[in-house]
Amino acid sequence: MNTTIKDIAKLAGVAKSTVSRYLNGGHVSEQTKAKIRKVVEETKYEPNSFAQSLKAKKTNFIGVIAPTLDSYVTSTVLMAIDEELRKRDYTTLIISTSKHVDREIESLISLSRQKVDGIILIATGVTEKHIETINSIQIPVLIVAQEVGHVTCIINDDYQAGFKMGQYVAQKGHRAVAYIGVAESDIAVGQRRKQGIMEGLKSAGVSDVKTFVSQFDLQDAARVTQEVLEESSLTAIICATDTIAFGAMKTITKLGKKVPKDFSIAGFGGYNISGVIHPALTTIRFKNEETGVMAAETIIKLTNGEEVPNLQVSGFDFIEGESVKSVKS
Amino acid sequence: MNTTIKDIAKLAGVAKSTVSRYLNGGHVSEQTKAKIRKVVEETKYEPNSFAQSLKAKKTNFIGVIAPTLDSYVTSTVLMAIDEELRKRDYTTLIISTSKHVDREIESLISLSRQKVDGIILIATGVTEKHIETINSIQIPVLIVAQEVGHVTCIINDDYQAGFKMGQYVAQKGHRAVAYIGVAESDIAVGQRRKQGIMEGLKSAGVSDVKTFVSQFDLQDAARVTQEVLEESSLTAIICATDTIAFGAMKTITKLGKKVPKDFSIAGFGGYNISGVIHPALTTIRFKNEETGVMAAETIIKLTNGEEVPNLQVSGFDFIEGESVKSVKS
DNA sequence: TACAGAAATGGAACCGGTTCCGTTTCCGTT
DNA sequence: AACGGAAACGGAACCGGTTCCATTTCTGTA
Repeated sequence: MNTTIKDIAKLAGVAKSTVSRYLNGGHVSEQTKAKIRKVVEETKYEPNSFAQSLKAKKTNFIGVIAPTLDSYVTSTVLMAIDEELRKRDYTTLIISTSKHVDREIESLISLSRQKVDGIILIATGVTEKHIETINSIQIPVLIVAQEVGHVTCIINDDYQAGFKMGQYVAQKGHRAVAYIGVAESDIAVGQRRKQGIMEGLKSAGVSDVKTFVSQFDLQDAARVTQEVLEESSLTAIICATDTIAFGAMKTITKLGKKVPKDFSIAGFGGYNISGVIHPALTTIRFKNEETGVMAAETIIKLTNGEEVPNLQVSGFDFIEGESVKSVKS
Repeated sequence: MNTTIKDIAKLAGVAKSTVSRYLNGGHVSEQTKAKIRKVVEETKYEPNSFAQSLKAKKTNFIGVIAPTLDSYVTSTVLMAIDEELRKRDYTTLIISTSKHVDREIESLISLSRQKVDGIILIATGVTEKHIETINSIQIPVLIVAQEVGHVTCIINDDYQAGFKMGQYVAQKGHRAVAYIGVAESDIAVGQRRKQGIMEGLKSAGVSDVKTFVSQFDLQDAARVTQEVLEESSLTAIICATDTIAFGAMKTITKLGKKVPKDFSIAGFGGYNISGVIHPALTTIRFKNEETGVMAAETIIKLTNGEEVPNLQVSGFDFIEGESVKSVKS
């Protein structure tokens, strides 16, 4: 049987209210403190946090809903969130939905039953149903990685990142450029990033860009790349993610061509592994740690009813690898 | 304000005990059911699970302590655990320790205060202090990935996997083989796997193997590989993990040598990325999903006081890539 | 030395559920 | 019509804490 505050009180010969005060730093005489301390140590008493939050109306839990755990971006953000929340005495409750969108809704509801103080939703897409559920549970929700009206959001600066990359590739002298992107249902990557790239290229004089659409996985990217390579005279391929870039490199290598000699390749992500691949991939590393910290800070503010900006933008670094070469123009 | 069972009772004109019975499938007349149902729907009532578990003495939470979230192995196991636990109506509480061993101890205690029903510890090393803490909290604990006496454990079949790989490399005709391992404080990888490899090699006639020790990260592996290559006449390097293998490949490539032409390389892990690298890495893929499911099943049995074997072993697949070539003997 | 205000403490109510117990109502059986 | 058992339901206690309130005991100051 677990020891309770009542047991401690009895053993120390005081009222349980006194024990509670002792534990929470209220007014207790040194003498009494000593008695209680002794009993607490002997019994290895640990307060029941459920009972505590029942009265406190505050659980110090923050729920985080993630589409998956096995992606570099998600896990980095998750680690940063967890780290920051821990510092502030919150417990992170991570729920993975295995990319089932339905489960995001379910999780929102189940977390609300757990009475978490706030929820961070790392999103890949946000539907009407999401918004509806978010409004129906009366708990603050923060959306990460996608932008939605009337909900607090943190996003990557996909437009600027795209612009930077587009400009870079164009300035390297490439004129025949292809883009392998993802479905437009993904506002952040499918739309904003693409738009940035296009305008970045344009700003440096490249306006005719062939675009293709791939899934997020390597296999599909490798497949799509075959189509891409049918375009003649191409010198550079910009890929929406590093994984897609790896897929492209795989296909190119398989065809006996070389990066960057025959084709220049660029990606977005900055995974650790990018440095292993030879040649090192030129890419954009989003500041995932910054995003995580920001998310933790923001959700805490929200639970305290403080004002926070409706949209916050997290930065990025440009990583110059060896996968994009200069061409004479 | 949140609606409580008391509000529902008042609105429906019944006692709260009746509402509770309605919610839990007790005897309630159809007429009353209808009344309550109506109120519950209108108010979007969600029971407070803290209050429930306070009385029930069961939270249906399982805590999982992981050293990090951003490793392929950990996240795969985690996903599988989560998936399986959800199926059985448990909520997974994931805690990442960012590789701070102290925090594993802290987390064990903090989880015990949350009154989780059981704890799964994905371990990289288990100290006396761990054992002590595990014994002091009165909650079942399952250790994954390391073997410890008197505690229920699930491990990979590191010995057999190593044996298989050692045998394979030797049978490919390699006689001058080096091994890049990890510290022996890691029983599973540092000792068992190594032992398997050595005996596998020996079984096929190779008994003189130079061994080296690296950290788990790529950079250190790349550094260690430089030393390794100072050995003359080497034809194959077996690496304790895929990451180490990537580091080795990086160094080899940097020196203008080729895999597998100049050196054959093998790893352990079977990360998704292994297929991208050219040449594809010959490796062992441990059945992480199987491990996760097993872990979930086992911890549930433990919380129910059922008997479980003290040690369970999870299997692996041998993945033949292109990174180990045949040499004429 | 008297007295006000703070400190110390116990008792009881409360948080939001579940469950036990006892009473009333309903139904079927003889 | 009388009776017994099950169904239906309300009231109260309980889970393990926190907190309010009232009472007693110290303090320090006039």
